[in-house]
Order: sequence, then C-alpha cells, then structure tokens
Amino acid sequence: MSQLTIEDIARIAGVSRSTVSRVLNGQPNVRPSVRDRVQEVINSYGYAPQAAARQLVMRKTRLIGLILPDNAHHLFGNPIFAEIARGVSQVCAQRGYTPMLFIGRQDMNEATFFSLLRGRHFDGVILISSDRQDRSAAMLREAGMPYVRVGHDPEDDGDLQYVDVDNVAAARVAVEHLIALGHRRIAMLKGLAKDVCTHARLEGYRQALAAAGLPFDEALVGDGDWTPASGYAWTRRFLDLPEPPTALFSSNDMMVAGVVRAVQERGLTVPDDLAIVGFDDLLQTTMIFPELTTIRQPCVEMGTCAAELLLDQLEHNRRERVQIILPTALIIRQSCGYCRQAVQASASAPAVSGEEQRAG
Amino acid sequence: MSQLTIEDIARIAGVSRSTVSRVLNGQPNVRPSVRDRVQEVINSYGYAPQAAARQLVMRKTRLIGLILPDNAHHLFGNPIFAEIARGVSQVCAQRGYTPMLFIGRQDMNEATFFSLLRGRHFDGVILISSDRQDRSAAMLREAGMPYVRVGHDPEDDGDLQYVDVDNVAAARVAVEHLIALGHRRIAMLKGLAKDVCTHARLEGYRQALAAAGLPFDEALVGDGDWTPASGYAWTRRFLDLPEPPTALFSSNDMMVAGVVRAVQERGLTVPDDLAIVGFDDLLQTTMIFPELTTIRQPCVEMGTCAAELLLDQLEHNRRERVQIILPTALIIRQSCGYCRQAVQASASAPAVSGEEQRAG
DNA sequence: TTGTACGCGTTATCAG
DNA sequence: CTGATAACGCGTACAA
Repeated sequence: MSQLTIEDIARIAGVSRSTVSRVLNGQPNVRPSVRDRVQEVINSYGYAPQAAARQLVMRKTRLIGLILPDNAHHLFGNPIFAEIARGVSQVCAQRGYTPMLFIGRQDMNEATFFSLLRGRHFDGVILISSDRQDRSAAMLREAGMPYVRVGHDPEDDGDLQYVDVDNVAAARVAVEHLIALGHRRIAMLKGLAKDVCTHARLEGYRQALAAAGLPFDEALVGDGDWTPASGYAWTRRFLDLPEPPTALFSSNDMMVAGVVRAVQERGLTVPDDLAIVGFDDLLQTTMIFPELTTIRQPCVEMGTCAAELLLDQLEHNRRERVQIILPTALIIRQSCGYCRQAVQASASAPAVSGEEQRAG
Repeated sequence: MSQLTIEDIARIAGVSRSTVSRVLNGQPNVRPSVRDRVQEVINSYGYAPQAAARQLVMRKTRLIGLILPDNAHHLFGNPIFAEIARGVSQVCAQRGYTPMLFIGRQDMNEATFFSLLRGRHFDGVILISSDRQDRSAAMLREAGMPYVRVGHDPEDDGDLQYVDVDNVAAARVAVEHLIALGHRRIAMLKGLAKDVCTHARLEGYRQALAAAGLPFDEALVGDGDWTPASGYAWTRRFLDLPEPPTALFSSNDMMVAGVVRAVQERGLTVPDDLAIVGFDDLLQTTMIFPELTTIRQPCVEMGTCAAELLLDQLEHNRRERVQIILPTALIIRQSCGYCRQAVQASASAPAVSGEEQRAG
C-alpha cells in the first residue's frame, strides 16, 4: 500500500517520527548508523512524504506555476513558449523546485481560476504573456501571488518584475537591414493586436522608415495573427498591389511559412522578388525554410532569467522593481539576398540590439 | 493579507468554522440568511481555502497530471499533444478537476520524479506516450498512481487502461490509397524507433505492399525522427535513387514539410513527381501545405476519452482493463493527384479505418 | 440549524 | 543525538 506514513516508517525502523523526518530532510544530528537504517526502510518501502501535509506546516509547495496566454493550442503552436519553458525548467530543477504548466484556463471561469491561485498551490508563478487583454497579471496581484512576467505592457506598470526584449529596437534593426539593401517598398506583417509586442514591432518599423525618409504606407501593413495562414493571405494581397513591395518584415517566423508559399505560388522567388526578414529564429522554421534572415530572441534565457528572478523573490523576499531587457540579434542568412555591403552596414549598426539593464 | 483562514472568516461573519465550511462546499443545512452573510464575507475578503489543508483531510487534490514524452520541446513541437491536452482539459473542467502539464522531467532524476508521484500531488495522471523506453508507465504503477495512457505498447501489457488508434490499419489504408492510384514504388518515412507507433505504421505499410504483391524495398524506407529536417534529408536520398519512388507515405505530417521542400528544390512537383500521404492531419500543416492527403487522428477525442476513463476510475473505483481504439480517417486532398477512381476505391475499402472497441 | 472536538501527516520546538 | 508534543488549516461526525 502507498498509505504508509512517516509514523509507519518510524515504527518499522524502530525510531520516532522526528528522526525519520530528519533523515528525510537531510538534517544533521542523526547518528550515521541510524540514518542508514532509516534510509534503508524508506527506500525499500518506496516511501515519500505526502506533499499536502508537508505543505500545510511548511507553508511552501516548491511548485512553480507556468501560465501562458489563455489559449492552449495557440500556446503549443508557437515553439517559443516551449523554449522559454525549457529555461524555466532548468533553473527550477537546479534550485529544487518543480514547474507545472497550467493548462485549461480557457475551460475555466475567472472565479475558479482565482480560487486556484488563492489556494496556494504554487509558491510563485511565471506568466508568459504580452497580451494586454489578459487579466491574469491583475488576478495574480489581487491573489497576492508572487510572479514574474515574461513580456509586458508598458502602459500597465503593475508588473513588479518582468523580462522582455526591446521589440521596438529589434524591429527597427530588421527593417534598417532591408533599407540598407536598397529596398524602398517594405511590407510589414503584424501579429495580433491584443499582444503588446505587435504594436512595439510596428513602431520599430515606423521608426526605421522615418529615419530613412521613407513614407509609411498603410497598404503595406498587414493585420496578421501569428499563423502561417495569415502570412499567406496577406502576401497574396501585397503581391496584387499595383506597386508591390520588394521586401517584407514579418512579426514572427511562423507567418513566414505562409509568405514563402504565396511567393512561390506566383512563380516568384525569395529573395529576388521578395526579400524577407522574420522574428524569433525558430529552429522549426530553420528546417522548413533554412535561409531565413531573422531576429533571434533569447527564449531560453528569458526563461532562466524569469525563474531566477522569481526564486530570488521567494527565497530572499526581494520585492523591488526589476526589469530585464534581454538583447536580440539580427541573424543574417539569405532571405534578403546575399550582400557583403549589407553585412557591413549591419555591423556598423550593431547586429545585437537592446541592452541588459537591471534597475534595483 | 492573504493569510486569512476559515477561522477568521467565521469570526468576521459571526459564525463557526463549520458553517463557513458548509457554505464553502455548498452543503445544505445552512439558513439562507446566514449563507448569504457568510458568502458576502468570503467574497469581500477574496478568501479561498488553502489547498494543502483541504487535501490533507480530504485525501484528494482534484488535480490531474498530464505527462508527455520526456522531452519538452519535442512535446511542444508537435501540435497533436496540444490537441489531446485540449480534450483532457475540457473534460476535467466539466467535472471539477484541474489539469496540470508536468514539464521539466528531463531536468530531473528518476528518484525525484518518483517522489513527486508518491507525494500525491495528483489524484491521477494521463500519460501521453508511445515511447517504449519511457519508464514513466512503470513508475506510475510502482507509485500506485492511477493513470490512463494515450498510446501504448502492445508488448507491455502493464497499462490497465489506454486510448489509442489502430496505427497498423491506418497506415495500411494510407498506402493502399497510393497503390490504388497506380503507384508501385512507394517510399516510407518512419518516425523514431523508440516510439511504438513507428513500428505499427511500418507494419501497415508492409501489409499494404504484401497484399498488393509489391516487393518490400529497404532502400525506400527512411529512418525519420518526426521532424521536417529528417523528411528533407530522406527525400533527397530517395530522389537520388537510380529508380526513385513515385509516392511517399510519411509517418507524420511534420516531416512532410521537409519532403515538399526537397521535391521543390529539385524542380519537381507534388503530386506529379511525388505523391504524398501524411499522418495526423495537423491544422498547421494544412496552412503550410493545404492539399495534403493524410490520415486524421481524433486527437481531441483521445484526450476526452482518456480523461473520462481516468475520472471514472477515480470516482467509481473502476479498475477493470479498458482499451479504447478510436477510428482514424483517410482525408483525401490533392497531394496524391486528383483521381475519381481512387476516391471510389477508397470508399469501397472504407475511408474510416479502425473501430471503437471497449473491452470490459 | 449551529457549534465543538478531533484527526489528517508532517515539521518544528523543546526536553531529555 | 533522540523522542514527545504542539502546531498547520480544514472537513466532519457528533453533540447541542
């Protein structure tokens, strides 16, 4: 039976609960011979303390919740979440915590979600979301749950600690690269409007155009939704324009898959007929369309940073404001056309944009 | 403070703990006026019972663990897991349970994982894995944790309850479709050898060839690993063969992305130079390569089935053997060439293969 | 209908 | 170094 309690183990080993507890938690002050005997019993019965009982007295679960934008397939659909989760997981394991991905929020009402938070299942939460409609940040605060956010909304200063990249600067670098290559009609594929980074990347696009004295043309901006399907649909529209773009900046790599399909379908080629820069640098995209020039996001590092911030917050009661902006990099491949000058240009305007800054 | 206990609420509302508890759990035998007053206090203070304390006495967490093959990015990489999770989530929410995706196992040693299981964090677990090297099924049993498996290994009869599709039959139908279209040199892309379904799908391929009197040619079988990259690499090798295949059956849809790229790179086209049938019917593939003929797996339904099985097991102590084999369907699009005859042929050999069977 | 008292399995405190 | 014993917060018979 798995109904064994610490009491049972104690009886079998011929000691008291206290001693078993000490062995369990690696405390000193146990005679080696006794420790060995107790450990022996523990192992042979496969005993492990019941989490709930321990949590009740410890007031800690050593569980970290991972919360993603409200929609599960969206979540899985984009591999960057997996990368971030990987970073979180590494740090958690290293420091003795267990990360749990919270799924099924879309099948649950707000009150239930809130109760779950208040139930103190988790010591802390890492919220991966740049969705400004997402109420989870506010609920986390209301529930008094320590959390660190990956991505954030500059207009909502409620997030005490967050990790993000400089989306404006990154997008600007991407578009500047295209401009440096001589492109003057550059299309832009946006992500979903609810995500803050969508607007930031658009802003970077605008800034790059403005700096080069190029006009901002509404007709060249497509309302994507992060999926290949939207990339496909918008590219067709762009190519149908009286004066079609010669280059395109996509707010993420996934949409590029659709872009490429639309281009090829017309008998056109990348980069000759349409130069492309993406965003994310997904491994998966690399496999489907290997020569994509793109902005690399340090996903794993965003995860490790967030986790370290959170665990420090929990263990040392750090409650200061901390904002970490991680650097991105322009990865130049062939989807913009090989061009030595361009590489040099982007070297003078450094390929790595953004800067890490820790505000105490 | 969120340190409020049921005792505090009781004091504030001017009643006893018991009454608050009754209100909390929706029990009868509480005077309506009292109930309202207590509920008011609960709401205004945002009180929620502490999970650990409740779990300790109830001996239930109402949490369901979701465990996937040991590797997290693998997991996110393939959207079928997300679909299955969606099904699980729906049923759990409906029946008052909360599903949690267990991540980070790859950063954790076996002993830690085992302790976690014995710690009774979850009332039950849904294991999504056709990996025969994966020891989690055995550990789940050893830990005495109720679980239902999605996918299984016929050589390991330890799984009491599982949900799966008939991979052999599904693959056979796929290859028969190609044969019916007149193809005689049909390549096959396998998945990873550690996954049981890889072998099952190969077996289906063999059966279809044998039934048609076609030879089995080792040179036409590629050792894929589920990723587009492997599809790309193997297709290049296939096309380099002295007598290249005219058709290809891929063990999953993701690899097809690489296959298509390799074909197009040679200036060839699908389906004229290479007819393709995939497996899974991913929404994502549909967007990248819309005309893929493929085998549809009922992913969401696999999730709902598994969850219902598990919750029944928990609530009604069902411990009988249950194996559910869900039907797959051949979805005919254009990657094999449009062919009325073929559609008819596949209609006589019904498009829906497999059958649901419940063994008590 | 409401309140009292006990137990759930563990850790922490304090004597021995 | 070891063993009693008191919490931890909640649910629930049982008593009022």
